[in-house]
Amino acid sequence: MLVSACLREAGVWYLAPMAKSVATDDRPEHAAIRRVIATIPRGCATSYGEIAARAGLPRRARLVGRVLGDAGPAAKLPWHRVLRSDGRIAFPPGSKAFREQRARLLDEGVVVCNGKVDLQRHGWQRDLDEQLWRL
DNA sequence: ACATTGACTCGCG
DNA sequence: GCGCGAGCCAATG
Repeated sequence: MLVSACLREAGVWYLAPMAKSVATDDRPEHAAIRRVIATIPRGCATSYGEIAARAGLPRRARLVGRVLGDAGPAAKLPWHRVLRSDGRIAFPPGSKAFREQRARLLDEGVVVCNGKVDLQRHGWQRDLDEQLWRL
């Protein structure tokens, strides 16, 4: 009698492959990053690095991109509000994703020139005080 | 097990 | 502005 058959008989299916995916996937850092992204206001934009920092993960900008990619459309995150630190769209110019992001930004009233957003203007202000003290 | 590859960023020349 | 290297690190081949 096969071991797998015995296990199945006992109502136990596939234990081994599972453990790792749970440990590897979706760690607390990922959730923290998604939470921060979800709070970016409409009409604003910010950088991967800024999100990482706000999520308590300085210098982890790449992880933000990864999490965003893993999340997919079902997550309903405002991924289009996330840009490189210099304001440029991170996708290759002209690509499907690039055009989609540009369109979504424009739709929110964010000015995009040559695939680039002026973060001085549309950046995510930390709070009203900083906004008032600027200049 | 090792090398490459990114939805990245920053400092230096 | 631009290239380079370093830091970043999980996924992929």
